Amino acid sequence: MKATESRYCRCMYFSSNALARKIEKLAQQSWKEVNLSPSHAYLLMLAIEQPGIQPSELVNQLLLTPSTITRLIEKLEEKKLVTRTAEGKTTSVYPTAKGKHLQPQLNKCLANFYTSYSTVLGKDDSAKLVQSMNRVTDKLKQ
Amino acid sequence: MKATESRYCRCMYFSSNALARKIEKLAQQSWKEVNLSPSHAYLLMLAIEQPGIQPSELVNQLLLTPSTITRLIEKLEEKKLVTRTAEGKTTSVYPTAKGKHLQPQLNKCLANFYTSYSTVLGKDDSAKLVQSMNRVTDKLKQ
DNA sequence: GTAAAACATTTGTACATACAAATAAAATCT
DNA sequence: AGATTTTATTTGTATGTACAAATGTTTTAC
Repeated sequence: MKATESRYCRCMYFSSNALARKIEKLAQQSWKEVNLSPSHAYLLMLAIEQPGIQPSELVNQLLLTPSTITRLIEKLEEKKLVTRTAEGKTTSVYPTAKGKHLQPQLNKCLANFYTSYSTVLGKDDSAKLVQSMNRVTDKLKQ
Repeated sequence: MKATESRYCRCMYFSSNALARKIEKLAQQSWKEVNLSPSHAYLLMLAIEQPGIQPSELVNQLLLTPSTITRLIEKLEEKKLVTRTAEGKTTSVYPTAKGKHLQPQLNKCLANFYTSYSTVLGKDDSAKLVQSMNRVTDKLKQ
């Protein structure tokens, strides 16, 4: 069945989740090449762009909770793509050489992902939807 | 940080997930009164509206996978809100008396949820966003 | 009418994320 | 300077969802 035909198609819970699940799947396919989930890939890209970035800043950038960020870093550490150094109460996340090497592939995956949805949805329309969603996210409390 | 300021704010993976997480949270609060997650509540409402509804139809209506639907039903069964009867390869889901009793409260939760986001976002704007998201969901393959 | 294919559902397992509590360090107050 | 509060991060545990394989049933094909 299509989302527009569901009994609950007028509910934002239904529509935002259904969309997110589909996009998640599409994104997972796009980043399969580097064998990372989209979140892990994004975190790694941030660590490459800003070596030494702190978990709190990753929380800010990715809008995920601190515990989730810790878990993401852990996994990237297991894969030897980043290292973590703690000094006092702050932690710094650095990409390893292996992690840095992945940069071109990561960019390619990102580009593929953009293409995969914007060819279906139209560049303009998808950009607008993204903006609307962000605005709404910002308007909602907490 | 705001979604509109994130490094990845132009990416639909980021924006659809960030929105879905916020809406999920809001919805969880709205359905707290009946001690159910939004998905469980929606499934129960469908079972009340269409007693004997089959898992495959729930899959259609909620756009979730069969395994997820099974898990949702299991939990509602544990809580004695629905019962399941299997005949041949089809299964039918019925609300129990206890489940049916919840109907007014479920409707109230749903109304509260609508109010909670449409007062912040505006009735029109939120309706439009919901429609856009559904259309996009439908356009994406699979 | 039996073998193969299609279908509906469930089960084992895994992933993404979060909450609440725990830990540990830094900042603030008095 | 010691006590208290705040901040940063991690850990234990839980929830929502999915994939792939398993199970059992119906349909189709020959």
